Amino acid sequence: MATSEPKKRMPGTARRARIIEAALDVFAARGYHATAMEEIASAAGVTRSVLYDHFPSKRVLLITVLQEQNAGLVAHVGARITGSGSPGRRLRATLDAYFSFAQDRPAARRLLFDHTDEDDPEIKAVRWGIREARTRSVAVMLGRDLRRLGLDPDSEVAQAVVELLISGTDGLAQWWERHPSVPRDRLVEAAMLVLWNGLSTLPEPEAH
Amino acid sequence: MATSEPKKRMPGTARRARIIEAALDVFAARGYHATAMEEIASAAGVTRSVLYDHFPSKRVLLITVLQEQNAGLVAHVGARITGSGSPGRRLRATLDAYFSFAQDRPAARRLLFDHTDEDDPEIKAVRWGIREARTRSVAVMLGRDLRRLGLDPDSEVAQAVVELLISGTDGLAQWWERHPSVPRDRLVEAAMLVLWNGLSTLPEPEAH
DNA sequence: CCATTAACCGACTGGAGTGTCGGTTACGAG
DNA sequence: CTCGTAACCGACACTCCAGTCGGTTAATGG
Repeated sequence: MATSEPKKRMPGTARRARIIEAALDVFAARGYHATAMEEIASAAGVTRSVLYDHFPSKRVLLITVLQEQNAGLVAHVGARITGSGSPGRRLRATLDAYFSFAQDRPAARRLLFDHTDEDDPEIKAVRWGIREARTRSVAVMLGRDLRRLGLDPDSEVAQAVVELLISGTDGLAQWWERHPSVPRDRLVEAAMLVLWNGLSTLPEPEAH
Repeated sequence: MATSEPKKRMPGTARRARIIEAALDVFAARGYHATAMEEIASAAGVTRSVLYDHFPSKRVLLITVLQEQNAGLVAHVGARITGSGSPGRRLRATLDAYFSFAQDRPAARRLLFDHTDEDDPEIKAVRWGIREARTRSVAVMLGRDLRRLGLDPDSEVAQAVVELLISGTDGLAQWWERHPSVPRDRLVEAAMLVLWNGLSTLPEPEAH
């Protein structure tokens, strides 16, 4: 509201961007079926018909948002990962990057990760592709570590392990939404504690 | 279809049970908003109106199913957990119990863990309560281990760790749905590998 | 065999939401 | 200044679906 609302006409591309941003928020908040085009329209400062001047259908609008936000995630995480460093450091950096994304763009995180209700086959396919790519790239990143555990990074079990990592990390991010006071470092710490060290904390004398 | 379909009248309680089972399947498959009462009705071998003879609304039907299935989960897992045993054994037993539930009642797992699309406040409250209770009971179960890691089981960070555990485990179960050929033992193994030992696999010579 | 109960159904109402279409007007190019 | 493009809107057509109601008939206890 406080941000400039000249209430005037806007060039097509700018309006389109606004619509996408509004759609992101509403879809993330209500889910696909519960979202009415009207809500998106009014959040974008415009009438329903205008949405159809830019996107042919609700479905395509969602898919567009999905792909755009996923690109954003990839860029965000990719930008702050150095390919080098010790395995532990790399994992820590990745976790931090993901939590930082979750912090900056909570709606995008929700839309991309929280399981939603779309039964539409086309949407499902897009979601599946995104998820698949994500799992694959994490598996590549952890290739060395997986091998060290005796797992072929292409094997099914390795894939399962990666899926556990991702789901667990995002579960933590979800929890963070409900407890925003916790600083990011602590989250990273907690995640490393489980994923890197494990719960056993074996026979080690405490490193303190 | 093959199962007895005498097409005749049925005592109320039996019909009610059938409806709940049908509702479970359809809700789990399509999500809340995308589910039409008609689908549930026909899956239960009955007309829409009959649903309203048993439940006052779609919302209440979902809530009933949710609570019933959660009770089932608690019973299932609780039944095969021995309170005693080494911490590692207990964790392994719990994981195995959960995966066994996921195997026996995949629809129930999906309904309880996946969807987030219901905007209805009453449903959200019920879901939240279930989740809360689940987290709490897992935290209690892991109390000793958490303390060993230097975490107060009531602290926020401990809660976060538990949330990571649960989400990760369920993520693995989700993955399993798409790769059903993998035997359950292997899943448990993979989960233990990450959650118990951690990815570092430290300087240990392999314990074999 | 009869009567009462309760399981079952068909049809209707009202509301909500997607996608369409023709018209209106701001705005920038010439 | 004018004129055409493109951003914008209101209204409509159509579909789908939750919830209601009054009637029908199978089952059962007497």
